[in-house]
Amino acid sequence: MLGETKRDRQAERREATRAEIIDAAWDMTGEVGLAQITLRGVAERVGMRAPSLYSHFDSKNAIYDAMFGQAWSECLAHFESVKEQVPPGAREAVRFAARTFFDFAVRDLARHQLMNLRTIPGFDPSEENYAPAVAALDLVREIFHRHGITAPEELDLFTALIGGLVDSQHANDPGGDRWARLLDPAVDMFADHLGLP
Amino acid sequence: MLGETKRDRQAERREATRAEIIDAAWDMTGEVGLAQITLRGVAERVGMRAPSLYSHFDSKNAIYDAMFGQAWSECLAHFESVKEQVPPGAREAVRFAARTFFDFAVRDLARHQLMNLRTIPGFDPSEENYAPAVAALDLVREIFHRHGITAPEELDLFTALIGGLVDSQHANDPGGDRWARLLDPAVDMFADHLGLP
DNA sequence: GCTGTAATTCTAACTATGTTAGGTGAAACT
DNA sequence: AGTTTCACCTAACATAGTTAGAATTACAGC
Repeated sequence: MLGETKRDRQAERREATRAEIIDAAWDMTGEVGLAQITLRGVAERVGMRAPSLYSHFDSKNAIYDAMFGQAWSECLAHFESVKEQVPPGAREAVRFAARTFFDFAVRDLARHQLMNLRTIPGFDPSEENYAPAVAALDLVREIFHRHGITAPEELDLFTALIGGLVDSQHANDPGGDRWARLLDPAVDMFADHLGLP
Repeated sequence: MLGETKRDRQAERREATRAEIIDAAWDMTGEVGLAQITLRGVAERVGMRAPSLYSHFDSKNAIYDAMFGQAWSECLAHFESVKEQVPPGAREAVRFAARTFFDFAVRDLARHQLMNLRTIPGFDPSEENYAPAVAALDLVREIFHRHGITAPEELDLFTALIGGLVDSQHANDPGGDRWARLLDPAVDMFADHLGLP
């Protein structure tokens, strides 16, 4: 039916506006920081007034939530796309996982300051938007399992280690590589700890 | 002179009020979170009105700054007080440093959410209040030096590792000990990596 | 094509918060 | 005693997120 098509087009436009808002929010985040974005500023960038945003999002935190979900979706997509390239050796596989996550975290999570989200008053990612983050971690878990690393503690240690490097890099040397250069030694340390060949 | 005494007493009262404000801010932080404390709320707790706080602090961020400085001062004081108890062995010394810092970070920094400070718009610790944090790190550096660990990268790796554990613990299992239990294995991994006896 | 309906955007305004301006009263000094 | 200082006050401003309700736009059915 023609009605169906038109309704589809309407939904499409709605989705496009939504994406435009998120893009505007991200642009603004890159310029002034996550906590400093204002609804009026985002709205102006999209070409509307602040209250109109409420036709697309329930609150400012809902925008943060969508940004969070989109970032992790892109991360997951990237992980999926390089899944076949994971090297066969255990040590190399762990190194690959670390590098892939670290690059994403520094490039996207940290640059967009999404890691600061958890400090935003009242922010609590929705189940839906949290899912890709869980799925991405599952991929890492799967790589570990493939090489017989099944203890949850080892994955925890791995995430803490890489997360610590990301965080230090982000907090103490943004734009530099002081901690980025420690990634390979850190992974080797971890691999030695596991006794990986 | 008597005048001196009176002026001293006045300065004392001023200092006491300042401390009272910081205490109130900390109490409030413990209840509602760092970013959610309001000047009116803090003021009410102290028994005054919000604008009166400006007789003691230049801005809200100045209060955060003072909180930051106080927390690190206490940390440094604690470090100094246990300095003599650092075990003689290299591995034990590193373990001791890690445990001391981790406990402080989880108990005070994380509980008071002071690590979130850097996400607060415009927050930039003053030289004066940042000093104890630097001094505390210097103490760790000194311990490392004492055992021949002089490469700055190793200290960076250490701080990233412990910081990652603190952060994971704080973010993913507050109140639990899932990452706290990984502290000893992590330190052993690090010590092995350094080839410590 | 016209009309009713639904959705999107608008203006106006409310509330909360950090902050400033300017006044008041008590304590400190001469 | 008179003056000065200063901690605190009230009133108010600017900027936020958010809500209410009107206006406009896009669509569906006749």
